[in-house]
Amino acid sequence: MTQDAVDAHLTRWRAVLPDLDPDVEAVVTRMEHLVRHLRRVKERTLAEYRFAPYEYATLHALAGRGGNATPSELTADLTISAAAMTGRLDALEQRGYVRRTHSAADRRRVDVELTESGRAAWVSALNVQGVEEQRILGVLSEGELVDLANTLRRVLLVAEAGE
Amino acid sequence: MTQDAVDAHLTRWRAVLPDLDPDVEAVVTRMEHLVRHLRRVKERTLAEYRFAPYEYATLHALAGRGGNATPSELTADLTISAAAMTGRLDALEQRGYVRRTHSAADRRRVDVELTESGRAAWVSALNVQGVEEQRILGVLSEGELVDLANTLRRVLLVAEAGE
DNA sequence: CCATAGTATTTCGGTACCGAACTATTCGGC
DNA sequence: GCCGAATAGTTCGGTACCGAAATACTATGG
Repeated sequence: MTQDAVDAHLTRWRAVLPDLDPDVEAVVTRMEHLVRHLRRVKERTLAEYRFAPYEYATLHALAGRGGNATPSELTADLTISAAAMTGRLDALEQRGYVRRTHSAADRRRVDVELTESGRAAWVSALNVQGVEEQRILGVLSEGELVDLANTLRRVLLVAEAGE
Repeated sequence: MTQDAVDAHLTRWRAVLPDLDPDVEAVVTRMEHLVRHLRRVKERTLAEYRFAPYEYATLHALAGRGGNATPSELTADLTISAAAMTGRLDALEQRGYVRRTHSAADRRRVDVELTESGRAAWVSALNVQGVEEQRILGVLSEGELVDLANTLRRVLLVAEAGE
C-alpha cells in the first residue's frame, strides 16, 4: 500500500515517542490533514471570488438562517466572540452584503439581513464548494462512504458525550 | 441510531440546499467536528500547564527535530510565516525554553536549541496528550480502528495527489 | 575579488481576533 | 412604578498573525 504523509509523520515520531498508539495517531492525524486540505482548497476558491474566509463564513451562517438573524445568533453559530462579529458585520455592511436595523420589538437587538447582492455573492461562491470534497471522497464506493459516515458518528457521539 | 450534531446540521441545511450529497457532507463535517473537539480539549489541557497552543506547538516541532533546528525549518514544519516564528521564538526565549545562537558556519542562520527547562515543560504537557484521542476512538474495536485508518489513507492519498 | 544574485532572519504596517469595560435597553421583585 | 439585575451590542486595549521591506550575510560569474 502506498504511503501517505501521515505514514512518514508516524515513522518520524515513533523514534522520539515509542509509547504512542500508531492507529489512533494515524486516524487523528489523517483527519487533521484532510480538514486542513479542504480548508486550503476552499480558501483558494474563495479568493477567486474576492472573499476572505471569514466573510464567506458569515454570509453562509446568515444564509443558513434564511437571510435574517441577530448578531448573537451568528456569534453562537460561528463560535467567535461578539466583538469579532461586530467587526465582520461592519465590513460586510460596508460592502453592501448585509443591512443592520434596530429591532422595533426589542431595541437592544439588531436585525441583520442578507441583501440581494449578498445572497448573489454567497451563491456564486457556494456553487463551486463541495467539488473538492466530492473528488477526494469519490475514491470510496457508496457503501464505504456510508460506513465511514456511520463509524465517524459513533466516535463523534462519544466526543459530544464527554463535553 | 442516536443522532449526533452533524445529523441535525444536515437536516437544517438540506432544507436550504437540496443538492448537497448527504454522505459526503456528513463525513466532512464529522471530521471537522472531531478535529475541533480534540483541539479544544488540548487547549484546555495546555492552559493548565500555562501554555499557549502556539508555544506548545513550537516546542513540539523543535523536540521533533531532536531539540535543534533553524527558524526556517520550524517555519516550514508548522506552516506559519517567518515573521510569526520570530515572534514565537522571542517569547519562548524570554521564558527560558529555547536558546538562540548565531550559527558559526553560516552567520545568516540561527540555531534554536531546546533548553532543559523547555524539554521538561514539553514532556509534562505531552504526557497528558492523547488521552482524549484514546477515549473517543476507544469506542471502536481494534479492527475497526485499523480499517478506519486505512480508509482515511486512501482518501488522503487522493487529496495529496491533487495538490 | 568585486558586483550581483540569492538566502536567513528580523522589523514594520496592518488585520482579525479575544476578553473586558461600556452603553443602551428590558425584565423582575417589591 | 421604580431600582437592581440581566441582556444585546459596541468600543477598547492588547496579541498573534501575515506579506513586504529591510538587514545581514553567502555564493557565483566574469
